[in-house]
Amino acid sequence: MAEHADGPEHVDGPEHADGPHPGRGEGQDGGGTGPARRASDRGRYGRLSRERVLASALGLVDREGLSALSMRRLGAELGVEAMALYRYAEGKDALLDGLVEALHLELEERLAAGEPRTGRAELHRIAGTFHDVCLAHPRAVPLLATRMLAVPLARRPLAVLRLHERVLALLTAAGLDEERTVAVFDAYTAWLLGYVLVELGAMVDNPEETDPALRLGLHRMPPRELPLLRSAAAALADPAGQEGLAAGLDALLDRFATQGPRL
Amino acid sequence: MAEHADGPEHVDGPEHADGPHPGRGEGQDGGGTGPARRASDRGRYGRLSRERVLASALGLVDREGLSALSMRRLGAELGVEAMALYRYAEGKDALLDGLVEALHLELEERLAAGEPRTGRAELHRIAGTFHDVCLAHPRAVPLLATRMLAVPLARRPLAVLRLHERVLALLTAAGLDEERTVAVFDAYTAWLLGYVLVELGAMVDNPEETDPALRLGLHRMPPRELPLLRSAAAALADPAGQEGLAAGLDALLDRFATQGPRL
DNA sequence: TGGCGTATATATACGTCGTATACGTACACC
DNA sequence: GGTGTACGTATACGACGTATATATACGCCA
Repeated sequence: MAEHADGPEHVDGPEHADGPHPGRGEGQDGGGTGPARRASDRGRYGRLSRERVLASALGLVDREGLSALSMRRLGAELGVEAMALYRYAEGKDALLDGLVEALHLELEERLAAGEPRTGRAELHRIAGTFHDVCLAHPRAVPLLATRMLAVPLARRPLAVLRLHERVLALLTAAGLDEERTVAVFDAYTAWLLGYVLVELGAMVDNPEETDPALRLGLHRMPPRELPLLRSAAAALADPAGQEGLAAGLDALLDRFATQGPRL
Repeated sequence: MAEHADGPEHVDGPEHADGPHPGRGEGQDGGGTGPARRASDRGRYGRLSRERVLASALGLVDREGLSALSMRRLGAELGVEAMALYRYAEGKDALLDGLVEALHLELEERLAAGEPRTGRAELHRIAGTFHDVCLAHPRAVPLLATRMLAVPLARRPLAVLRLHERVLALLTAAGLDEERTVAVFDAYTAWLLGYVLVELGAMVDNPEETDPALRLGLHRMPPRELPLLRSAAAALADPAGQEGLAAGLDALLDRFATQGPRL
């Protein structure tokens, strides 16, 4: 179910397929002269590419969650056998890293679409845009945490490293020495990631429960203990959004970057 | 490979088994009167319990990482078939939540061992202890992020909810109104989680590489682009520790909790 | 002391997963 | 027009989570 609905159906040959099923037309098909597309002109017509694979994977995760992402399933999504994907990602883990990359590429796109600023304002713009990207792909966000812990710095996707570089450039341009730069960088990254995780965590709920008091299953909480949590739960359920992010960021920057006049 | 090497081989019967294999002695075993331990006196002798299961799971994750944790493997660790674990956790996901719980129980233990403080000092003590627990179980930390995003508030393990309650109590005791309380709570949680994730992320490396310049695989980084990252990488590799955590926390508290005199 | 209900652990089986390996097939280039 | 190579398929294997049915031992009441 759910058409993939994204690629332009552009194929280098005009033939428009013999049906929706990509699969079984096996063997010499009764002497038809038509070479009857095989092997490489597959992939729901048009060759595979890393971009197509990652885009499809991200779409699948967005629609059905991380646990729905398997090599076989993704292959099917692309009209291809699972093993075909191994040309474009070394394995499942690399594919997950690819998703992290895809998220950061989207971040770069969005940043390029807006107008750049300088110093602290640009840090805020990056943070806000990052926040937007995460909200656009909430089910992929856990990857930002898990892959971050699984992959050493230099093996992170290039787009991630470019983001790091970008932030470092802003900090050093503001006149911070290296020690300060690293301290602010860490705080910036930690706050961004933590904030997004907490915010998304608050949004997890049973979607077919409309009463906000029960959206998070409050009735399951021990009634006598946890009184504060119980009364605050509603407020915890819909979080602060961009303002909270910006406010905390300012607080941290004020604290950690006490040198550069522009920060 | 890799003996389990942990349980005391204490058995309540003196018979020393017919071999290392727990399994196959089927049916009426030829009229031996010895009841020849079966079923429930298994579990590397002594019954199973949720505590034992979780402790063993956490140990396994600590030693071999999250991907080594499977029902079968954990069962083997406990001298038991995989399905036996389903009495103590509804399934794999519940088991992972159990690990989150175990982490928080350890946190509670450590907190109980120290002397409690009040207000901001207690928030710092909790944060620092949380940090310690995470460093003690680095490979389990990703669970804090992923399960947080997977489980609605009220379904989180009780120990997690108790921690929430504890923090909320500190905030309201300091005189914050509910809105402020929730804002500070979110900021506190986000900072704690983000900081730990970033700090642990910096520690992931190839352990059999001693040259610190290469520990993170810096040689793989594009040489011309990313110059700042390259030069800062070493500093990014060993992070700030407790001081950075405390400093950021103070910054956030100063910003978000501008009411109570005790915060 | 004996018998039984219930908690406990096993045994078996199914479908899916990641992926190693071997094989086809079509395109680019001479 | 033939051929090397990049691309995708086919098949297979072992491990995984877990549903279901079964065997075993302990607590309790007589």
